[in-house]
Amino acid sequence: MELAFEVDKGSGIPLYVQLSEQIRLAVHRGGLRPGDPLPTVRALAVELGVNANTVARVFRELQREGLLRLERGVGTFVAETTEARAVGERDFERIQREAARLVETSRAAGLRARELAQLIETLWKENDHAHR
Amino acid sequence: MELAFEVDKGSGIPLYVQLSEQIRLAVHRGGLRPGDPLPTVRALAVELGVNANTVARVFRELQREGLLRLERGVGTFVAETTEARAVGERDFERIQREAARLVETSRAAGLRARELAQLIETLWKENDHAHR
Amino acid sequence: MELAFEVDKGSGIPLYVQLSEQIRLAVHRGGLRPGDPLPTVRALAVELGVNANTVARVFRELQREGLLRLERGVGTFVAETTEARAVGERDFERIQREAARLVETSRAAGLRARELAQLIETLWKENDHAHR
Amino acid sequence: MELAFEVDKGSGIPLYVQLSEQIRLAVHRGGLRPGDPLPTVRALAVELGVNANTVARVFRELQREGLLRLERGVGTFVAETTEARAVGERDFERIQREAARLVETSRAAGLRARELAQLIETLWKENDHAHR
DNA sequence: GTGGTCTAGACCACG
DNA sequence: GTGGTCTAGACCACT
Repeated sequence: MELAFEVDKGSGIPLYVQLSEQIRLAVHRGGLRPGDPLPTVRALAVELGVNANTVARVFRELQREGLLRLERGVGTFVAETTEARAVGERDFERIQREAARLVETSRAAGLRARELAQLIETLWKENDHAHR
Repeated sequence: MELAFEVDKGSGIPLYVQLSEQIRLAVHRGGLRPGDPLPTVRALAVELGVNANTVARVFRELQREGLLRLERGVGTFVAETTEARAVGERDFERIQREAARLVETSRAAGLRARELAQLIETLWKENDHAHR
Repeated sequence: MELAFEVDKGSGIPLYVQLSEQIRLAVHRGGLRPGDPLPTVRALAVELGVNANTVARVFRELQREGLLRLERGVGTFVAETTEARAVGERDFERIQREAARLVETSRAAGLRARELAQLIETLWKENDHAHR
Repeated sequence: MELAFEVDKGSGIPLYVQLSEQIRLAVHRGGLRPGDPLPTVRALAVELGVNANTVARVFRELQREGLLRLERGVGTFVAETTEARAVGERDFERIQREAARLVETSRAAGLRARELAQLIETLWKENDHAHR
């Protein structure tokens, strides 16, 4: 798996939310490991077709969260802290396999991406309520 | 399962996007069937703790999508068109079962809801690119 | 020419505005002459697929304008006053011929009804400004 | 001819309907060409004496129709799609000439703008019914 | 009492 | 400085 961030202007969801969640996921997923470098702000901005300020904002925010480490004049890296890599690899691989199957099934049934994501969130909440 | 829409004011995702996706899902999921009435604009606004304009905006947009039918002085209903109920029930039930299992697994592994939703969207895109 | 009022829910223009303008025009056009009876409120409401209150409101308003005469227990009629029939017949027929031709031309060119009406209003205003 | 949008607060027709039809017409008329910038939301709101939300609503709707392109942080432009500029220039000029003449005739005869517009719509419908 | 339009104004996302 | 979201609240159209 390679790192290809992608952003959907027009989904109504703020660009910086989309990007920051994708980076966060990439770290937990293992595509980005502690110490790994991220693309430069400018490069990523160009790749996404987005203003550099927006990317910079995301980096700054993820630094405050402890997920990234910004080094002036050097670059941006995944932090070597507990924030990074919170989910066990074995668990994550299983989740990913299940999720991939679910995506296939849903596509075949004619569902759209955002609807499946919404279903996940809704079920999560229902599950939540049940557990209390 | 009953119909309980819910909105998260701190997620960064616009309220109207959250609500509109939940309604869209409820229709495709079968919780709302063609002809069914929705809560009134004002009632739903109160239930969600949101301004009536925001709810009205969602209803208006979903009407233009053909999913809802708004009758002034009467109320709001799920449209009796092809837009409503696009996904087969049997398919949907299977998807829902798989999704529920995935939610359980993910919770156990310490993932958060938005991360799982993001994983779904990311896998969807990768799947997308693979199919081209 | 016969009298067939028609109303477009969903055009965004209030029903009572649509209906009242159509009646006003029918009078000036000669389809409705002083003394002529109008349909009953209920009949017209059914014909238009509209609530009777809405039709009644229009009748009341046009009475205040002096265009209609309402007789309790009898019916509604075009008034025999100066309001009714303000435009000369000969002029009106010419206008109508020109307008009919314009409609044909516009349809052929792919314009839509509301756009042509809007063009009329816009040109009217420009003409207005020029005459001052 | 320059672009001067104008809105009538006492006509009973919703402001956003008036404005949106004027923009639609301006595009089809050629006064606004694909790629052309529109005034900013706030500027147009001031010019029309209307709230900025109302203008923004119109822009948003015309974007979803494919007529405009809204760029956050940049501005609003006529889209470069098939929606924009649907009517041939030659046809349109002829229509415009005929319409201008009709306006002159009608003014002279004592008709009012909205009545002529209503006549157009009525004839359109009759023509419509005849063609079926 | 339903949905709809409009306003004034605060605050946000983006370039 | 651009467009966007949201609010509180007034008033309107329609059943």
